[in-house]
Amino acid sequence: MNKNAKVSEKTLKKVQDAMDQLGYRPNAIAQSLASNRSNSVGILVSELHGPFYGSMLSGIEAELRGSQKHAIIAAGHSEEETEKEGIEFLISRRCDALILHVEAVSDEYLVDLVKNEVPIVLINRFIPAIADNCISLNNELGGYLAAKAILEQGHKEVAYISGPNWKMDASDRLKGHKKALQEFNVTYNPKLTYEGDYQEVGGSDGLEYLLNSKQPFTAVICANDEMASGAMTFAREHRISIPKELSIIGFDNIILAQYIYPKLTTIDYPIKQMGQMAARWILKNTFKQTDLEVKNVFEPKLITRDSILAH
Amino acid sequence: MNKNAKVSEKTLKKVQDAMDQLGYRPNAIAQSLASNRSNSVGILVSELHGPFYGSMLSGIEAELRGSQKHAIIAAGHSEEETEKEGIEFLISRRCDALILHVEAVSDEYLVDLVKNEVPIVLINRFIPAIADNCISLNNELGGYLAAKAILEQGHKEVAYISGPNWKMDASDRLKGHKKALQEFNVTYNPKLTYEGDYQEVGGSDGLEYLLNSKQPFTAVICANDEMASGAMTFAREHRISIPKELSIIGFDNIILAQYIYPKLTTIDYPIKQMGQMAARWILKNTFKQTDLEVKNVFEPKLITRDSILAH
DNA sequence: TTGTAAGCGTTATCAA
DNA sequence: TTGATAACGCTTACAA
Repeated sequence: MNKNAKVSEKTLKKVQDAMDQLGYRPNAIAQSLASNRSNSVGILVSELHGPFYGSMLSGIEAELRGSQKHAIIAAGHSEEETEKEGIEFLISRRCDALILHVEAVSDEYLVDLVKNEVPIVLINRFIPAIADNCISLNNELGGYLAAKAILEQGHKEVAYISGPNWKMDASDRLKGHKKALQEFNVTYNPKLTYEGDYQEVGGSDGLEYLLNSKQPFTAVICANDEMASGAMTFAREHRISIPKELSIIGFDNIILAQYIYPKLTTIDYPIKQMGQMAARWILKNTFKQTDLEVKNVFEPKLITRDSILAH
Repeated sequence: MNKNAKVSEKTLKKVQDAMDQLGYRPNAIAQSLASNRSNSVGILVSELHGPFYGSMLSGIEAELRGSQKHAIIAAGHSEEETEKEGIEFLISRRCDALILHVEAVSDEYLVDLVKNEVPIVLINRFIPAIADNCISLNNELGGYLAAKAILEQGHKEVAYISGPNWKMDASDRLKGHKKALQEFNVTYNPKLTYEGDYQEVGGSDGLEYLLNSKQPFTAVICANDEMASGAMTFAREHRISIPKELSIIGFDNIILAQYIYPKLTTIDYPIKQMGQMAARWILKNTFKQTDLEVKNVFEPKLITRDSILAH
């Protein structure tokens, strides 16, 4: 039945006929117990809602189901304890492998985890010691591209609304940002930088802070789309016309970016493909589908829309 | 260990000490095989991405995990075949129960399904024959509330952009809409109705169609937020000021509604709570947590923001 | 209150 | 190529 052993055509048919007649359905649980494979992969994300994780789950589920594996989900809410509990929960469920999108847990914890029995893939996080287990975006390049897009339009005074500095992706994006400034001979002005929270409120608070700083600027680069949206709202409420008086660029290219007005120019984060790739990593490494190609780091790219104007 | 049998304190302690010392972890799969319970519930949604399903999953996961059950996910993509396959898949995975958000599959199919072995809850769908298995929103009331909000502001000529007529929720919303018109002595004008697709494009196409119809109107009611957003974009591109020249109201209260400008007045769809309730239904009926209260139909309510003005 | 043993429905091994 | 049988790690019923 499982087409592994060598069976004659005749017996095969006999077996299949019998299956049909009896309405036989293999018991996946008994199979799991006997084979020591649950055929499930556990997925831990920060939040189940939100534009980002949905796309990721979507990519993972499609890839997994194509191979008859199932996805078990859990939320970590960006809190260390909850994330650890979630991981524990999934392991106790006997998942054959885990896909983790965790933020609060430490690098060391993850490095230890990888040494364990169950295979692990990390999404949106790069830890050199376990580089092969990481599927990540080149955030530095993304930060660079965003700044370049602004600088190429002639802006010389550009503000930056960053993500939380402790988050790796936020600091990488800022690093790329600075690199681009240097390349264009624009000196980086710390007074024109605000540390946001990756939420809408960080964007509005950020723009307010920047405006109050009395430093002139003609463009603001936001480390993600939600903050860009917040900044846009704040600008509108204060009668600053975008992009005429102020250019704005975001990061992530979440669906929202096309809905707001003006349509937001941003950096594309191919999260769905990365989810798919994480699933593929597992298919290859855990389920031995050796023919699959796996790519560990993805490149962001510029999506040009309407929120930037030449200066 | 499972604290069901009567065991003396002493033995209990002895057992737990032994567990700690040996680092014993029960094997969930063996438990499942022996007890004929997988402790999993399968969840089928149309799409994993999108603002709607994420909230729903979020509600379900939280409720389930509190009881040590896990959620297995699958996507149905609003296509009959895929939905059926998804259900098959989840059943073959031996889920103890299923939560379904399906659109393409017929009522009869679902009624038959409910007669089967595995317990089923339907979200966002009401089928009288299996009313107890349905967790749904009073869409008619929602349609009524939306229209009422507009009519109370003095609008007499109101256009309507509907969802696909074959979808139950769309026709219910329209029914409520008509009821409100009647109550306010406004005659329903079929020429001011457009059948959209619940997507952004349906909203822009819809507004274009309505404008071309040469029938005057001062407000447009959209059967969901995405279409409202599309209509708003179209209006802006054609220099129609919202809400000054045209009032718009949406439905669903997805996160987007707060992000767009002007902030969208809409009808709240408590999808997260409904997801939670679906999970609770299962906890109660399948896992015998009899103390839980279950509510089958939810009431929508008006969320007032900035897209409506008195006429 | 404690101990014992027969399943649960497969996979995998080995002999025929 | 086929058939028989011992795991897999639990739950549960029953005996002690």
